[in-house]
Amino acid sequence: MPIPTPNPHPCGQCAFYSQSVWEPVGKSSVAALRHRFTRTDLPEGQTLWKQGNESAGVICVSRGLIALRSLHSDGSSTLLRLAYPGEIIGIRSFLTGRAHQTEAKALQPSRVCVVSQNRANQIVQNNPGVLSRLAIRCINEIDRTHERIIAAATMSNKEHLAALLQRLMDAHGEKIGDHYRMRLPLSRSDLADLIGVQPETLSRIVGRLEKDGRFKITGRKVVTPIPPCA
Amino acid sequence: MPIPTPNPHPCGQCAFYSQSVWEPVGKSSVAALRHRFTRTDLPEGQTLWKQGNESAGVICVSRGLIALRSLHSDGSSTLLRLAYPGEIIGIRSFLTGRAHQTEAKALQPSRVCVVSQNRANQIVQNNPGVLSRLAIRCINEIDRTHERIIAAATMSNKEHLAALLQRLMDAHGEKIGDHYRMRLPLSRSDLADLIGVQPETLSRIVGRLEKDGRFKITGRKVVTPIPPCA
DNA sequence: CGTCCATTTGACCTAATTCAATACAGGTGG
DNA sequence: CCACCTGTATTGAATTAGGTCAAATGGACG
Repeated sequence: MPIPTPNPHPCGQCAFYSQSVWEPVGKSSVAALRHRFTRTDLPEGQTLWKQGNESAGVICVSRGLIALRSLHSDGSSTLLRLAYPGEIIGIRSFLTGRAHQTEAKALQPSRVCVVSQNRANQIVQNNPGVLSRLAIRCINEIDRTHERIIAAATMSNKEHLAALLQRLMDAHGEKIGDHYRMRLPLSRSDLADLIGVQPETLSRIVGRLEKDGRFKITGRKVVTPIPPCA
Repeated sequence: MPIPTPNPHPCGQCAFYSQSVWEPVGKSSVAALRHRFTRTDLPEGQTLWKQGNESAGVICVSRGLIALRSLHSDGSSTLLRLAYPGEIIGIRSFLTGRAHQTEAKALQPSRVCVVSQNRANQIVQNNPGVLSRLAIRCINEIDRTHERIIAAATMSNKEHLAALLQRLMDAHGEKIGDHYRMRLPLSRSDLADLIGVQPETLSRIVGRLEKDGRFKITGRKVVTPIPPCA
């Protein structure tokens, strides 16, 4: 029988292990990593941190979907990012030591893996490979926001919404016969935020997409009659 | 008389030295840093790199103003960032090894300091402090783009343009008696890009701001009659 | 079967887009 | 120094899209 590894890597069983920011952690630090590595399950709607909170460390989404929102002084808010499994959140506060500039909330039942602030700092200092992966994650976020700015500048809101729904369908949909179906993980206001219009306007754009036969949307049930690249 | 330092830090005389990404480079690597460190002066309008080019290394703006634009397949383009002295550009291509996703062009006579790709990679590997500063620069870019997305969502285009002009005035303006004056470093289309409208619309918004007496704009000459926080 | 909240609809108004025409600024060469 | 030329910027008019506020609908849930 195989001898059990005494200090298995805490991310070893994760589907995203090979891309994990902690993958480069050497044998000598794995024990330290395990020591303050916690998995937490979040019910839908649970807030992971609030705007203004101190960093809890490096947080990796393992399951589900996390929304990152910026709250404004007038009470409104803007959805800035959807974080999917394998992605890191809270990285800005971790690296700068600033308070969180967004709030994080689970849009679906989710699981996150947290490495606490102090411990993560130690490990990053002893494992340069980790920092270099964290930098790549930052660049991914820059890429995402640049794409969003470009999309806002070049696409009509209708195209923009269609593209967004298609992306969501790719991530959350399942094929049923000759069409795709999903439960929308977002409210109408969140959808409106993502394309940069008011909720009422979003409602009308949805109507236009339905009239074109590209999507059928009732409540949170969304159906696309034809596979995208048919 | 003082003994001349044999290997002075190439950024030692720079006004931004203490914040330089190369500041943490230890004595042993300073020689390597000097070896492929070049300063280049760019006339206004000169292109530093084109979209699709390979990374030339880590580039720091020393003087002037660099515009980073994304070119789209339909021939249009979007101004994504203005890079001021002390800022790093081309960091995404450097860290990922990808081709540039933007083009960089000098909007004013400028000077940049370049550390070539291979050399920079070596130095980063031997000086973890450098990577950590590069990561902070990435976070700065994330902050800037987030602010832009939030500004687009929360401000009217008129407020948005007023805020932009004010920022430009802070950076480029000089006080003349009871008003500020600057030569606008951007074309009308670039201004339009930055607030996300068509050039014709920008023209009309400028008209509205002038009617309110907040700015006086003729060609590239801009004047604000009253200091901002009077 | 109500109640409450999210969403949709309607009506009205304001702002932005589009396309075409005109005006202007900055540079060139006589 | 001025007239001209060229690309940039402004203006106009017509159209469309989006914002706003109020009212109605609909769904989820107790």
